[in-house]
Amino acid sequence: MVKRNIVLLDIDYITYEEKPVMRLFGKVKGENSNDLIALDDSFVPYLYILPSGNIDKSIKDLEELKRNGDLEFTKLEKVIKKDFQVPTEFIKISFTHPQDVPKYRDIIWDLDSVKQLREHDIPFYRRYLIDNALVPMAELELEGELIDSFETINSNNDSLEIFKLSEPPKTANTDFQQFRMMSFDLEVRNPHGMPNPEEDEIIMIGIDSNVGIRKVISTKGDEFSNDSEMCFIEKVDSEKEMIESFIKTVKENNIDIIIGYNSDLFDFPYLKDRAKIWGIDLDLGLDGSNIKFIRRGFNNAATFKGLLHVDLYLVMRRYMSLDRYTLERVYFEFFGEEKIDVPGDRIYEFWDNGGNELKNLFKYSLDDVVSTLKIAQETLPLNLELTRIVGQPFVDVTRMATGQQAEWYLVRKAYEVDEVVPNKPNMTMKNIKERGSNVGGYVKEPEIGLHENLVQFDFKSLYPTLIISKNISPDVLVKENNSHNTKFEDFETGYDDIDNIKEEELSSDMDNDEDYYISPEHFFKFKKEPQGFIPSALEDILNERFAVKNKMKATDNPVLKKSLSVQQQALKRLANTMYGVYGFLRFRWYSFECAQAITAWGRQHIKKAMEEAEAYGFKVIYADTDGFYAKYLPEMKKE
DNA sequence: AGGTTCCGGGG
DNA sequence: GTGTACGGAACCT
Repeated sequence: MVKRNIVLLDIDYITYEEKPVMRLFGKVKGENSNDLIALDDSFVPYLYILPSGNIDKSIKDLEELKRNGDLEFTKLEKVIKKDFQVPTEFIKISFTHPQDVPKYRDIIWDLDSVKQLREHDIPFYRRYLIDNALVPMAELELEGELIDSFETINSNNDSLEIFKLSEPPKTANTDFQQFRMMSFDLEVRNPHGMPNPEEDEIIMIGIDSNVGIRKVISTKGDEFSNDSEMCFIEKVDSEKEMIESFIKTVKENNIDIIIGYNSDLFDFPYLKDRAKIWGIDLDLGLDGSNIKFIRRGFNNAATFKGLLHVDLYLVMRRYMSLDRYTLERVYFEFFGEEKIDVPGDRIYEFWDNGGNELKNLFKYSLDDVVSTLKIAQETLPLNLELTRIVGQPFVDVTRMATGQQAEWYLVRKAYEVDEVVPNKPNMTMKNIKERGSNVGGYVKEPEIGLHENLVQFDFKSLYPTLIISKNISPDVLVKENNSHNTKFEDFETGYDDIDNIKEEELSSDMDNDEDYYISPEHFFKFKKEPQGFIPSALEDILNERFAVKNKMKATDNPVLKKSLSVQQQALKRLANTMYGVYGFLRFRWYSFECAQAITAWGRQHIKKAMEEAEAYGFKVIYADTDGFYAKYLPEMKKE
């Protein structure tokens, strides 16, 4: 029996002898930061079936399908799980292979005795992380034994350990970890418009890192060999050697995270195409595997097994709100300095002309990677914290929309409280039209002019607070099923209410019913007891944030303080995103009623606060959603 | 007005 | 890979 503590970098599964084997990619904690791939063949795919009537009838039907050879499964179990907090009997059906789930999904769903399938679209590796309470980028404890080799792992990396788990891994701690990071960037000689990998060679590969490597690999640069300012140039003889040197640099320095800017769409596809011309493999995977492009929505993510590739461009689009997200613009936003800029269509001229222009091109290439790394060091800590909170792989989290981060956090939470997660809603264009759009926060257009003596007022996390205090959650929403009231009519009447609403009605205390909180404008009813799933998850987040902030105050260690500060920011972001899960289509906890109730209560609160301020002699100049600016005019004060 | 297409970043 | 997705601006009809 061998034990290892590793930091879990990434996870996937492969098929071995027709069965799935999870692969945990990590680096061993301790002096020797060996890489390690842990294998676990004990985890089994499953989903839940909600019977439409008698559960035994459903089981009979499933067994019948199996006898006919139309369905294969390994196990049927009756289980009690909560569905919107109501204990409900489900059938848990287990399969041999994750692929059996999409394969047999439809045939099961088509059975008359089956009402719904649940948790049938949770990727296998995510299921594994959730069910074992594992957190990526944190420390795990492994028990098992070392083995010499395993199918699909063809690495010539001597320091790689292959580890076969004898029991499920455990989370050792979720403390801050250090990672070896490297940024890179290509420059291409493209005299005819955008670079074309069939013709246009790579002329420079810039590299910066937090492990002491900072250089530009290029086929030119001899002319600066006596220029001490230019000692970052690594001169090679061909593009082939340039690419080989890049690969060697990544491998030899044991890089955990490789960072580019728009590298999903430009640098890695280009590098792959050029490498192919020279017969070079981009085999940077921990298991010796090649780069792989994975379709993720409208992007093609460049990925390696166990080497984490972050495309900072995608991260920045979520990290801050800007009109443009060029590297120059983002860098300026952070550091207030302009970057060296060489227009893309003139790079070849600088290259061809040599001399001072070539020198500037080298500097530009280095500046690009230095800037990329600097921005990464500013932003990745937050994403690492989000990874540990959300509990899904780092590369996934850096590419996820914030709403998805919230959703996966909730999926994990649901597992912890024994809830079966809702399916993704299947909204058609027709539904959306019928539904109409939600009214947002209250906005009072600013009064034009220069104002003095302004006071600012805002609600601290208005929406999260409302979700908790009014228990806004689909599982405690009372749906009135009047037979004469179709869903469509409900929406219609809802809208009439908004248009004809009177101020008095708005401020009246409609939500003081004994058992329910009743939303203004639409009068949606939310039970006061029990606490809804989303409010409870949100409260956990806010409590956690409070605890982190207290730890922050208590420590004098600046490194710990910084890391805790990032942690509480991540929690704040997640809390603020939670409102979004109600309003966005395709999300599992989508609830238009909840989204409407939140903004309606929000409008009520801000208006009430404004009224009160005005009674004290403040004149509101501008208001938006959760706060306003007001000017003190004592003559306005009501006696 | 209401629908549909295009685009982001990169050289 | 227990896949197939974004959101706003610009441009149609």
